[in-house]
Amino acid sequence: MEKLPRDFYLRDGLSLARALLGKAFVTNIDGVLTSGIISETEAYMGVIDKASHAYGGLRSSRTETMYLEGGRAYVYLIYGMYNCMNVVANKEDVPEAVLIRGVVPLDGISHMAKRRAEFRKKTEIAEPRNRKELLNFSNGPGKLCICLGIDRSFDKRVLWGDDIYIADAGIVIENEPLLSKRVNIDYAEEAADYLWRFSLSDDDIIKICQYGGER
DNA sequence: CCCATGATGCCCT
DNA sequence: GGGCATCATGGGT
Repeated sequence: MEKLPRDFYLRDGLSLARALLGKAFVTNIDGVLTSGIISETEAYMGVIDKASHAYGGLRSSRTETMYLEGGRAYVYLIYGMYNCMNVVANKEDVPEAVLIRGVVPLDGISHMAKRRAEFRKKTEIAEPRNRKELLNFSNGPGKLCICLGIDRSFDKRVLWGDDIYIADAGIVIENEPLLSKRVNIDYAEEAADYLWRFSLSDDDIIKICQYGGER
């Protein structure tokens, strides 16, 4: 799989949010390779976007990452226990980012299941046995970080590294992505209504599930 | 399927 | 001190 080059990320957050759909998100941590196909994203458009951490040009130790050049990981803690993985977009000092909201598991599902079981120390997590379970397995920003082993130690890292990268898996997206409102940003006033959430069509997702199963 | 709720730590949206 | 770019669970429908 071909890692996406640095130039890929040097575009605005809305374009990048669309472009990342269907790409493979890969981590290779301590010899454990896990990956998933990006199925859902949200754009956060920085200074002008009331939902963005960088709204109004806010700079803090946390948001500093968003001001880096495109192609970095922006990872932060949410609700006290989950990490959110964002891809920094655009050129330096333009603080836009794309939240990865869902991936379809590709490689290393057994390792993902182990990580999820470890995270919530009670129940064992069974590997998905059908398409519905596969789609529910790593389909949220917190869950996919658990599955891929992403925590805040990855903040600011470039996304063409050895242990974290995004790659072109050769998957062809056939349909336009679905557009919808972003999730859980009620505080964002008019920005809460912008259709800045992008999802692969059901047909494309079904194809990707089969792709994963063929390996 | 839907909705309500608790867990939990950091950042100030 | 308020409130989060969330998830799992347990109930009802």
